[in-house]
Amino acid sequence: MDARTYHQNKMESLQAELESMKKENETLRFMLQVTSKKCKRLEGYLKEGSLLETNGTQKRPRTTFDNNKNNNQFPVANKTSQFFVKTDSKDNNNLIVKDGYQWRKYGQKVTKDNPFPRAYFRCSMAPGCPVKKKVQRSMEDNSILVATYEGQHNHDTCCSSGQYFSSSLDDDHEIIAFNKGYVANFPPTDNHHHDHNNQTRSTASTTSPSSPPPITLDLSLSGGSTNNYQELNNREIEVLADHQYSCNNKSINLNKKPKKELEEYVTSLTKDRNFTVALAKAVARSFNADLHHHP
DNA sequence: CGGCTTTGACCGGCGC
DNA sequence: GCGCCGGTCAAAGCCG
Repeated sequence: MDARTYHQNKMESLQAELESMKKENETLRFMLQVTSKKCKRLEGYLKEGSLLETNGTQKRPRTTFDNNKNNNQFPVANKTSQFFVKTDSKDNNNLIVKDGYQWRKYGQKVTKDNPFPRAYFRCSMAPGCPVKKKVQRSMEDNSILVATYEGQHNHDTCCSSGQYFSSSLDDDHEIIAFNKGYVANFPPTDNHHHDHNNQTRSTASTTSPSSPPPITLDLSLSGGSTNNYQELNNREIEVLADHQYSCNNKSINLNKKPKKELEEYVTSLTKDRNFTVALAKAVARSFNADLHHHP
């Protein structure tokens, strides 16, 4: 094989790789769009909740722990955040969640619907801090601690609890999900397959000491070229994001599917944690291979 | 000795 | 009104 053929082949393979990466980039960009849309919607719900609370005419909304009869309502106007923390601890009485704050335990109770005791904590980092925390082991999987935070800290910390979680958890603790501003189903049976949970898991896992270094992807909108996802209006994105599409039809031919089906397929892919993990690995491999070939 | 945990008692909301 | 239940209080004990 002469040098010219070799270089031509190499260029073709690189072009193919570039095309593949462009596609991956578009998929990731779409995921980002869907995520930010959901985030805005949640912020809207939170603002509504704040207005309701300041009116003073409403009763305090019941939380997940208040009564499970309400737990299918979404969203509920309160300032609760719920974290599901995986712990390897064998000690079922250990209800300590290391989240970077200092907590003072003021009570423990065994509740009706869960044989594991629930511990009540108050933030002791600043005097008069109104934040409370409840920690209880999940009934379905007792290796999971469910931590519910109520209120907002009245003192400065380096970051919000969710972010702090991701940077301060030790090897025994790993966030597998978190819900902010609304009441989620409890206990979570395999909740980490849901998209918003995946976001948190990935956040936590990228900062884990044992995980590979974070991959930086160019998610900026590429000028000039249009794509199907950019043409979607917000409502379409919402509909797509909310649509529970089966993840089992991954072998369809993308080129022959109508646009709508293609969009639904992409949405289903973006909801699939296995897909996103595999995608991230593939991108990382591409970068590594590229670096290896072109040091 | 101060700060924290433990734990039984108490309180208030809710349903019947 | 009564009982149930979740949330909180507070005294006692523990620990560094």
